[in-house]
Amino acid sequence: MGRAPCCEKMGMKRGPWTPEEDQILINYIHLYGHSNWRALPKHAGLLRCGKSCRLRWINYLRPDIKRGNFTPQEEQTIINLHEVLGNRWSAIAAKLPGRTDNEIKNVWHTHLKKRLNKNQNSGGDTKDINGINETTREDKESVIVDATSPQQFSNSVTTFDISNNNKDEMMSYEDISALVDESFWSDVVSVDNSNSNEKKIEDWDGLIDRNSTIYSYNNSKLYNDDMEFWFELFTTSRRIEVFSDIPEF
DNA sequence: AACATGGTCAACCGCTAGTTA
DNA sequence: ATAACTAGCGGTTGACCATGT
Repeated sequence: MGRAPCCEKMGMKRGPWTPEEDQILINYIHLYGHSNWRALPKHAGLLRCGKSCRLRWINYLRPDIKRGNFTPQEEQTIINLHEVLGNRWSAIAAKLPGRTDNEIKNVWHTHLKKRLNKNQNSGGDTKDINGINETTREDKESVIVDATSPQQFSNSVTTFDISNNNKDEMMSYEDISALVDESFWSDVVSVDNSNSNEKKIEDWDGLIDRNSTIYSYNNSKLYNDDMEFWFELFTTSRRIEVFSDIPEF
């Protein structure tokens, strides 16, 4: 495998993005999508490397980004998922709609890890970081499930009922991804240069077709990676006891 | 008021995996 | 089969800000 060539340093701007650059990137992606990040800055007229554009879009400009502090539930979800998935931030982020892997990583390193260490040092092994009694794995699991439902993604079937035996009414990992893939962003959004970024982003909420039938479950799909395995486990298992087999890390 | 320290978070770096020719 | 290339991921950095001394 060839080594990916580094971004051309010559003439490439680095550091914080300006509002003007943001607007250019947003407008371009609205119009043309982002099928080729490397070529994007050139076509859009940005003096940034494709990597930088991609990062800026994913971590900051994407319309479904949820700004603001993490809720206690979200924090607990991160902790629970981290216990299972480790430092797989993108996988954890996939379970927290509106949150980015970068953001979750930051929160983990700046808040949660410290709080956990503190709790452990103080012998608080029966409580979670929010001080909520954590008596069973079933309780813990319900927190993971609930965290996918609030705010933007409450518009579909994202409330995962682990007791629900009807897989046709549940979302697969791919289904969730489908909600936020590039075709979604590029297809449904029209450009309006007259408005501020924030306004436009707000307006995008709810554009997902709530009656969409894309949420069908594919029983025959294979487990492509661990993430899907765990997701499968979370969403289909009616027997919470299965988690008792998960080793503590 | 000035400086030191620590926390936060956006952005960058280097790597791997996947895709294409 | 393999080299070239891109996208995406996780680790790390550094600028900025708040707070403490």
